[in-house]
Amino acid sequence: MPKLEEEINQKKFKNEHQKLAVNILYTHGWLFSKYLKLLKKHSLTLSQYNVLRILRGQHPKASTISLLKERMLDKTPDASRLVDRLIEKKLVKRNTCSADRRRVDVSISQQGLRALSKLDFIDDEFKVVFKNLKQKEAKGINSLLDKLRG
Amino acid sequence: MPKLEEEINQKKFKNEHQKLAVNILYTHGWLFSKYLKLLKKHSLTLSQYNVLRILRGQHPKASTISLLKERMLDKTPDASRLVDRLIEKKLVKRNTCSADRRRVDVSISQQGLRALSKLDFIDDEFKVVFKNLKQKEAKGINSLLDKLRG
DNA sequence: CAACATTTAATGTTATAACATATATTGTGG
DNA sequence: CCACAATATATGTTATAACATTAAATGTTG
Repeated sequence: MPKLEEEINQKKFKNEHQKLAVNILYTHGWLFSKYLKLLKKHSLTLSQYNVLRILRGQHPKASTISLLKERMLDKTPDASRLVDRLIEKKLVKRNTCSADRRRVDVSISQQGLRALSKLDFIDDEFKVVFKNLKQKEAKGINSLLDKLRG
Repeated sequence: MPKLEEEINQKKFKNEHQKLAVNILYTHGWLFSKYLKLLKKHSLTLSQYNVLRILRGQHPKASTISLLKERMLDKTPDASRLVDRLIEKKLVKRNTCSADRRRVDVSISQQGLRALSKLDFIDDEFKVVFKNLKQKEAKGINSLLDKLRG
C-alpha cells in the first residue's frame, strides 16, 4: 500500500489529484508540528516567526501591515494583533507612517534580531528533517508545487 | 525569479530544502483557503469535514476518539470537542463502548452521510484547482511527499 | 487481588484564528 | 472642493487550537 494511504489508513483515492490535496494537508500537519516543537521553547508561534523573518528581510526598512499580510505564509487576516503581540514581547517596533497616516510602519527591533539569530539553527534542523530527499528531489517538489499554484 | 520567491518576495533561499519547508507551508495556506471557501457555505471547518470523511470511511463501523486523532490530517489534540460540535449539528452519534468503557464509539449519522454527499463535489472541484498539473506530475509530487516523510 | 502504571477521553484555560464591522485617512469624479 | 469611494488598519465577537491537567477504566505485577 502506498505510504499516505497507510498512514491515514484510507483504502484508495479517486485519483492522484485528490490524493495530492490530502497529501499536502497531511504533510503540512507533519511539518507544522516539527516547527511548533522547535519554536515552543522560545514562545513563538509559526506565524510570529514568519513575520519576524519577513521583517528581518526588510530590515532596516520598515514594512506595513498590508505588506505582512501579503507575504505571510498562512495569510491570516489578523496581522494587526499578531504585531501587537510581537510588540508586547519587544521584538518589533511600530510607528505611524508620516507620509500616509493610515499606514503603520513595522520594523524588527534589535532584540528581535537577536531572538531570530538564536533561531537560525532551525534552517539546519530541516536539513535533518528532510534527509530522505536529495537536493534534486527537493528541487523537483519545489518546481511542481510552484507549477501547481499556477 | 522562481515562482515562490516572487510570491513571497524573498530574495533567495539558502538551499532547496529550506525552500521546500516554506513552499509546503505556503502551498498549504493556498489550498486551505480554497477548502475554507468551499466549506463555509455548509458551516464546516476543514477538520470537521475530514473527521466526517474518516467516519464515513469506517461506516457502518464506529470509530474511537483515538482513531480519529491518529488519522486526522492536522492531528489536533482536541478531537473530543470537535466531535461534540459535530454531535450538536447532529452529524455524528456517540456511544460509550460496552467492551471498554473508557472508549467512546463515534459514528456518522444518516444526516451526516447526507451532508457529506452534498460535499462530494469538492473532490471534482480540486481537479479544477489542480488543473496545472498532469496526472503524472501529481503522482510525482505524491511519491516525493511520501518519501519526504520517510 | 491490591497498588500502581497505563490508556482513553474529557475538561479548564489561554491564545489565536476567522469573520464581520468600524474608524481613520486618502484618492477621485463631478 | 465636496461627496463618496477606496484603502489601511483596528476592534468586537465567536469558534477553535494548543497546552496542561483531571478523571475514569483497564492492565499489570508482585
